[in-house]
Amino acid sequence: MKYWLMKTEPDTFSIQDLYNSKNHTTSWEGVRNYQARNFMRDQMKKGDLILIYHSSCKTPGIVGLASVTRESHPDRTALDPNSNYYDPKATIENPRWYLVDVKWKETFNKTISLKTLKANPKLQEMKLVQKGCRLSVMPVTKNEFNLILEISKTN
DNA sequence: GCCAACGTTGGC
DNA sequence: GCCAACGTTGGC
Repeated sequence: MKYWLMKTEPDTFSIQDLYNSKNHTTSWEGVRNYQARNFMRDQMKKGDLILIYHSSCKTPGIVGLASVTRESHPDRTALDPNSNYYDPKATIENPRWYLVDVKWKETFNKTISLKTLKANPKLQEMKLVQKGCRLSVMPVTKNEFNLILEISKTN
């Protein structure tokens, strides 16, 4: 099993929105970055655990947990001219963009802020805290994942 | 709203 | 294939 972190802007789609989704589940639409897409398309497997991260908001940080419930399939919003995520280069034959389905698992009592993560000596290697990291889907090591779970319980 | 750090595009 | 210009992300 692998561990991941996925970013979302709470103004657009928050962990509460995920909770409110049918079966607490959504297709993770709108990722338009090749590296992030490749993680979803090639590496994310059913049962993998995901840290949900809120970005571009008052307190950026990790807000909860989710899991992969369906592996890679085409992101159909790329085919929809009315969608914000429309990509004229995507076709049914060659969808270009792929996503996974994500199911809510837990919302932490308190956000584990980016500030907290950056201040933790054990998390200095985390991709998330690296300067200039703009990836919206990224792998997390087992150690990092477990440590963050611990922090969430003592928060 | 600013701006650094990327990623992508497209002319050559 | 290079690289300048442009667009986007996301913390602050």
